[in-house]
Amino acid sequence: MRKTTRSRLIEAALEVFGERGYHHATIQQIVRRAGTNVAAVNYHFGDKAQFYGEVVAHALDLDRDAERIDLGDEPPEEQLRTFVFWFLHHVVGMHKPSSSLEKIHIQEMVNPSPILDTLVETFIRPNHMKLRAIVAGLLPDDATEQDVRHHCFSVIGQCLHYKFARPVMDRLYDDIEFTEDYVDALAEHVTSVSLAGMRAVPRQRLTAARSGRARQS
Amino acid sequence: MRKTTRSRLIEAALEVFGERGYHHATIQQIVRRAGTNVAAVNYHFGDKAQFYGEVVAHALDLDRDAERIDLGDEPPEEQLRTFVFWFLHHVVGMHKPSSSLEKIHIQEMVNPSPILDTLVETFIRPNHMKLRAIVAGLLPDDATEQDVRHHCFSVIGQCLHYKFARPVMDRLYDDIEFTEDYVDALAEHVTSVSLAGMRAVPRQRLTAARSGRARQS
DNA sequence: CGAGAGTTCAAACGGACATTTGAAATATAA
DNA sequence: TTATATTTCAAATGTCCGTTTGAACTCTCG
Repeated sequence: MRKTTRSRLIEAALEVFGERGYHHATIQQIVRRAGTNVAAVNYHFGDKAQFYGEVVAHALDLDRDAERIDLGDEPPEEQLRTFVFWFLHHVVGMHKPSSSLEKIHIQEMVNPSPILDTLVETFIRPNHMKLRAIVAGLLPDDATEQDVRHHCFSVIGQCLHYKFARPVMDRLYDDIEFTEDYVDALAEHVTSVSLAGMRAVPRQRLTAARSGRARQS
Repeated sequence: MRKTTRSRLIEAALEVFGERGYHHATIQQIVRRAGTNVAAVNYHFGDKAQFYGEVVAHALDLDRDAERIDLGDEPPEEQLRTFVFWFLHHVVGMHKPSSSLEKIHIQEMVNPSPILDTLVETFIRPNHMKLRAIVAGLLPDDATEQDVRHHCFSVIGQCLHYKFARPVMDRLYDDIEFTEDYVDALAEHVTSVSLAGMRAVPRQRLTAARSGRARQS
């Protein structure tokens, strides 16, 4: 049986919203790709916002069924490596068609829509907590909450940069190609920097974090 | 003497384009803030695209006259620290009104307009080269071109994350406040992770590094 | 079959926005 | 002052969207 208009709409919207983001995606583009017309969206989903909501919900469902990263009981260093490889490949890698949710995740970071709240709770926070556990295992026992957070953000920040800064990177260097091997190398680099950074955290904190460096005037 | 309509337009546009980005900024918003009407933009600048071009050019001019970071002849560790503090404060700090250009820089990374080319050449590449020099001084002499780039990207990526991911961070943790002191602490963290990461690069590379050199000689 | 619900479609509507227009206001020059 | 050029303004125009409408089409079931 031919797929329903509704499901074709959702699939097309997943792609288009992932590529252009909620605001820049037009209903025209979606229905063209789905082989139907604009009124179908209104009929099936009400309006654009509700449509987007259902599309994201569907993507979250797909993700729930998809393969989970298995960190196993490896030493935390290896767990971090696994996590970074997984994250980088899903974020900047184009080899996987399964990353529609990641694309929407990125789009939502860039210009948030009301859906970001549920996206954080359902998708981002669980992944963040997984990373937190790994990082906490790598830091000294007496590491502060701030330390844990900041090292998490360092890991994620390094990875996401290869997504966000690509327009700039392509202009800075004309020989960058994001082959699968290159993404592997990037992942190894990020892992190594992050591990070194965490090992550098002193075990004994005698003084509260010093700060207040002279600011450039 | 009263400021000219033209200069009031440029100043207002600098703010609005910085806040909303080229696409989301409307001429209405700009002229309202400048205290004039929509036709003035067309009269003085032709259309929105040319207008934006002149606004960015003006911002670049302002920046050229603004204070430069002076890295002096400190040891490279301190130079990196200075650079990171400067970058983080200008990117995520709200205390400086002078960061309109940084705001536009960020906006252009998110959704590039044709102006990004000149922005990279005039603003981003010089700063990147400054960072490159510092990083190169911190890495072993036989570090590869890839190493230098990736460590630069690690530094910048960690910093920019606190800009891009803020909508998410605010939802993950409700107690984050970007006070000046907190940005100081972040800068210290990023510096420490980056330094540790670079020190971890092995001096002896047995495998020859293949692939490209920087485009810029 | 054939009535009614469910579904699709082309066309129209209305709002937001960039852009244009033509006239009024203001400055400049003679 | 008068004449000419420059600058400002309110209103109109055209385009792109999201949304609505009403009619046609299809499917189900008595």
